[in-house]
Amino acid sequence: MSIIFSRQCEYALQAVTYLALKTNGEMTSIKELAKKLGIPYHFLGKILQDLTYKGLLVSQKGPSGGFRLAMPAKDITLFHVVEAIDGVGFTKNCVLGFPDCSGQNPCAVHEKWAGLRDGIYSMLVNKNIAQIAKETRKPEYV
Amino acid sequence: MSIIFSRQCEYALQAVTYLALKTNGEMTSIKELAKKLGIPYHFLGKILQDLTYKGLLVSQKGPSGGFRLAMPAKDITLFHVVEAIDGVGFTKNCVLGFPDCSGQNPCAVHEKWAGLRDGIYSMLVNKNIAQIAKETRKPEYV
DNA sequence: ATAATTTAAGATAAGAAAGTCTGATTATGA
DNA sequence: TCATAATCAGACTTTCTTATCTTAAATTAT
Repeated sequence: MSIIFSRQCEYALQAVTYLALKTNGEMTSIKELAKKLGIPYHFLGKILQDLTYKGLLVSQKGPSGGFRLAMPAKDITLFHVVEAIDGVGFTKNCVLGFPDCSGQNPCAVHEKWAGLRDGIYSMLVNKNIAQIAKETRKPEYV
Repeated sequence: MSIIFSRQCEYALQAVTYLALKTNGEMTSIKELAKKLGIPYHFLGKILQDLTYKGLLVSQKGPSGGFRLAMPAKDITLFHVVEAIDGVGFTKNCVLGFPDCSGQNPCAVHEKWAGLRDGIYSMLVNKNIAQIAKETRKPEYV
């Protein structure tokens, strides 16, 4: 199975997008996120914990606690989230897996892939979560 | 970890490329492939078996047996190999994992990703194994 | 025929990713 | 203060991928 981002990463993107739809400093619980997004509760908890550790979210314990974005949604790009969860390996390795593919010794699609890779990179960097939230508003989210 | 193709798929691409460097109908053993390419012997065996089942390779048992391409290298594209091993899920699913992302209800990068996805697709379709073998000839292969 | 060599096939193990469960910790509000 | 509600933390289970091992089947060459 070919994949681009791990499932954790997809969940993270969905959760961060959901949080961006919440105005002011309102906290959102794992329970609400898990329910509305259809993501396993405890698994999501781990991911949010991770995003908090990485500085993208802020958490608060206790009643009426939960998570919120650590900064304005427009300052968080897709790339920030992907980088936090999956890392940036896709920008480095040969897409065909040839072990000694490099600039000196390029595989047959080296240049072609470099262009596509840069396209993916700029897609991630140039799209912030505020845009994602605005343009991806889904019925269940309201 | 973000990845594009599975390790099996990468191994398959490397093996098929190696086989394309063999002229005429010569058979190549798993042993040689595994050794030259640095791929675990038995694991590679399974993959070659799979590629044979899918019709990309032909196998022969017994002494001086092994595998060879089932057709001219120029008739096998990267896409054929990827399709055989990993399937073509990457052409269908939302790159951000939004469950109900579609043409009617697109996510914020839906169009952007469609372009990049098509770029990856045409990269795979427009590059055949003969080209890969020619342009990716590596020292150890000779 | 027989021994040697090779793929075929299935069981099993090791590792990573995904998902679950339980209890501890922290904060709120009655 | 105290019950409650929430995250935090760790162990555990399950599932998938990767890798290994062993035996069977087929083919070749002697």
